[in-house]
Amino acid sequence: MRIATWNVNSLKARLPRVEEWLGYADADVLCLQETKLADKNFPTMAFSALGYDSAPHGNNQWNGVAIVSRVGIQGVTTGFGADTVDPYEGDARLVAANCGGVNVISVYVPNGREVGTEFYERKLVWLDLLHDWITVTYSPTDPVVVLGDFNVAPDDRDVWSTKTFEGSTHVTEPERERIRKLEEWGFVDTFRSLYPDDKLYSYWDYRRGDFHQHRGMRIDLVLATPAVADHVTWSVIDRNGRKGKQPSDHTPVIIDIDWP
DNA sequence: ATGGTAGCCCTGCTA
Repeated sequence: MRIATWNVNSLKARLPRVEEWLGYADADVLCLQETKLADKNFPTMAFSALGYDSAPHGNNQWNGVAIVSRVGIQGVTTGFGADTVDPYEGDARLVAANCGGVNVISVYVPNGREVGTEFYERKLVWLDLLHDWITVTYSPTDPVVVLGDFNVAPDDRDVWSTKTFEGSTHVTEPERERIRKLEEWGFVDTFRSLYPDDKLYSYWDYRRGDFHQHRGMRIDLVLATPAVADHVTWSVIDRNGRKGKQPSDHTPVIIDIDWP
């Protein structure tokens, strides 16, 4: 089974690229972030024409997530549930479903803007709530994959220049601590686990020609519990998603699992 | 050089 994640920075603007990508990437499950579409505008028909069922979660022209799957989508849920006060209430940043026996969670973690702002503080709370929601919803022995745009580079290997990002969001210790807490519960960073030394990125700022200068960050993560991670046969960051005309500023991250 | 680009609609704000 092939599972992927891609922050598309507007699915409306990126649909031709996503269709093209599905045509060659052969993904069974694709998690999307920054769809920037209300559910009523989600291109369900375009995906069903390619053989995929859709589970979109979007409120308006901002943020928005989705799962599309050709191995089934069952038990779709959105957000942290009615009993939780989401510090980014009104945004659409989490959708979960069971796809072919794997519990898949597509997340778009808040950016946080600047360290010291309320947006940054709320990002940390959001990450705490993600941890809490996962730990009450699943067991570490379940097959679970939480994947998407985490807006956190887990450690210094994951940024092109530590000096450039010093004091910025995405690299602060409190943010990284939240990722480690997810790993302590049971998640494996599947890409890093396979490639301990690779300085490869999933996001490049549109400005300054950052992509072509290899000035990026690895902030799009595929975290899997051992029930899944132990079956990973291959993982890649597909740089093709960032090449050519009208690319997103993120590129897809993929895992293959040997799955029954 | 505190720059630069892309996408949203609100030609400013968010990333």
